[in-house]
Amino acid sequence: MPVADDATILHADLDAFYASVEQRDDPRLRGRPVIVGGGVVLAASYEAKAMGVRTAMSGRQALRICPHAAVVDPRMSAYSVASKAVFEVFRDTTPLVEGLSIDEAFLDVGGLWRIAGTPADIARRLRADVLAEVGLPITVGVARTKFLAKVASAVAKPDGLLVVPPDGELAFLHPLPVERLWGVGPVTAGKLHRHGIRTVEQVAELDEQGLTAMLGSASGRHLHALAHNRDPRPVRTGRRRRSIGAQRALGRRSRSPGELEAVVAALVDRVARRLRTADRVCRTVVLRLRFDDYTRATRSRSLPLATAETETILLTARRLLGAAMPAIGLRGLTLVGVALGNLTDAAAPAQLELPFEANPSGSLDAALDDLRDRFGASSVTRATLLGSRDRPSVPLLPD
DNA sequence: TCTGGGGTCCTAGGACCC
DNA sequence: TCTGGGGTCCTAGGACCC
Repeated sequence: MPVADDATILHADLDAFYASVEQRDDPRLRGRPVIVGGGVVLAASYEAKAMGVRTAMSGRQALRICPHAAVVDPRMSAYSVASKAVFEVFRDTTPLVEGLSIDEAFLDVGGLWRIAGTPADIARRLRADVLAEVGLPITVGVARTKFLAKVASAVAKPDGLLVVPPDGELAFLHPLPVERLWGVGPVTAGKLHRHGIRTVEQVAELDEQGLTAMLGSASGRHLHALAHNRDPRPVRTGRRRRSIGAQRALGRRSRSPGELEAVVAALVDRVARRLRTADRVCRTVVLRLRFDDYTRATRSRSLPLATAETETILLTARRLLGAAMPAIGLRGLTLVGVALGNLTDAAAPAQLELPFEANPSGSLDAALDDLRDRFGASSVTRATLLGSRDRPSVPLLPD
């Protein structure tokens, strides 16, 4: 019988995703180093990675160390189609799927033991199904927690499967370098290194106060928990996107205000379309800027009412750009972006009736918060606890 | 390693309200 | 009139992830 401490979380991660799709669709690319993207490397096949090519490396640099690589333009729509097909295989395996990005997801297979075999069996079959149905290699890590499953898949790459048994977790975790911890990037790793800390085991030897003093409250607590193998986060289905954005690199050439406005207008058009396609509205418009010294700045404005209209968003973005022009000044602008935040569903119903179990622990407020999250706080103008034959209705929001 | 395009979450100060 | 504690929202920046 599966019990709560079984290793039942899968982290499934497609290998060199964009490059693998290109190799799948063009047999001439198979077995060869492949680089997707020209200016910078968006993805590299394992043959290219073996030569030292890395994601986000400049194209020129990549070709210098790997001169025989095939360079192909990205085909985003092909990757999107492939991703959807893979996620269908995921959902055929279990309904408990939490997508992390276009090419990776967590799957909770607890409870499938009777009908589908052990988690290791399920993982093996998942890999075979993805290869057979979509034609792509995928690596799966299996463990008791999300964090360990993700580390396991990273260790098992490429085209691998690794199960971390519950009684072997610390033996697996402690020797790893701190960079393997989720949330440790160059800055945090640098801080830890300056204190002589290089392995997860060394992090685990620190108390939480020491760690939070070093890294800040949230980061310190997070790392303390991970190093002690505490990760209670469940696999969550149905997570919604919280922002939508688009950006454009401008190169080194300086641009006139008119050119800048045209770029912003094109970006707004793109994000507003995506917003409407997703049936959502935004309340915050963010203008992102990057300068030639790679410093960044953002300017944002929150609107009184949520919208998906290109006109309204464009007007706001233009004002932000105008207000930012003095700050931009003589510094070369190398990137401009527009992001829409505070997203909510566009189709807020005029009236919504929810089943509700009344209890004294404040869950009325929780129900209201849930409504505000779904439709936006300003959309929830009236709430009533409906009565029954022997209990009157009670208005919850005055006015 | 000189840099794309898409995201998430956290921090911190100030305004404002009770 | 001064002072306190607690909360939310907005804005800007920063670290991190794929």
